Amino acid sequence: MGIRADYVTRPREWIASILAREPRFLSAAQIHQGLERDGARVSLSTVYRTLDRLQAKGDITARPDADGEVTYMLCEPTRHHHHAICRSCGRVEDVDCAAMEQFAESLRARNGFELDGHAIEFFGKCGACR
Amino acid sequence: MGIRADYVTRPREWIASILAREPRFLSAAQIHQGLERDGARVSLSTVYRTLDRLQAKGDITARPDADGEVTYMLCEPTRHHHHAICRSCGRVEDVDCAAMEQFAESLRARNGFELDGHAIEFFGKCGACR
DNA sequence: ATATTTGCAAATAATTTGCACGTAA
DNA sequence: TTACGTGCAAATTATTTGCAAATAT
Repeated sequence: MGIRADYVTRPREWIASILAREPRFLSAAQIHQGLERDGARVSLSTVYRTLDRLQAKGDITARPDADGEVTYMLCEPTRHHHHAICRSCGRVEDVDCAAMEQFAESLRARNGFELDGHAIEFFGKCGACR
Repeated sequence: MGIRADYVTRPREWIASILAREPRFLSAAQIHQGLERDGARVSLSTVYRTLDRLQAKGDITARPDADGEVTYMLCEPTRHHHHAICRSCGRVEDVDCAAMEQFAESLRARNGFELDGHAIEFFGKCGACR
């Protein structure tokens, strides 16, 4: 069967607090370094296990960065939205998907975000697979 | 300095021919397996080195898959476009970005591609970094 | 009391590198 | 003939796992 219980432990609280205050995708190693800076001693394995669990619960979003290293961020997948990612600091801002055709406009207006690129992927079934 | 020359070798021809006939993202390991199936004996290191070189030349596009394993596909970054990726076979079809607001419509009409999801990321400078 | 979590050290898996030998130009 | 490429084995890096000790309930 699946998960049976969920104890509240210091490592988990510490990791959650790092994720809560960083609006950007962080690798397991970066989170581990953040913990050390805070004086919170947690093993890297525990960081990985905690991130896996948070992801399984749907509390965080994981995505491999350009080099393939997996990174994590607190992000509700509940409301469908997209991300605006700053090329210099990595800060992630949420963008709702209502007005797709004015995305550049609204991005600048709402978030002061100056757009200089984007990546889009559509998923589904191709003609051959339907 | 950068690259000084570019010899035409059998390993490079074989790897290029696999990429040329597969309209999907393939990992280094998958390309290596494809080579073995063709009876072409090339070391995995050479596969990696060749892919790095092709990427540096801008001939192929690399992207980490969901597990962080890096995958590669022949893809001109010259004309700006996006990708439609089949969830069952992985086939990639190009999608131009003219009519963003009708993407679902046009996708089905043009490519017989039944859309069931997408991922979008915007890049630029956030308010703090400008 | 006991199920769950943790740390540590060892195991994996993907990717990179050093170097002696092979090959294209 | 010489700069460039390749294979192989070893190194590196990210991540996972086994297990005994610690902790939350």
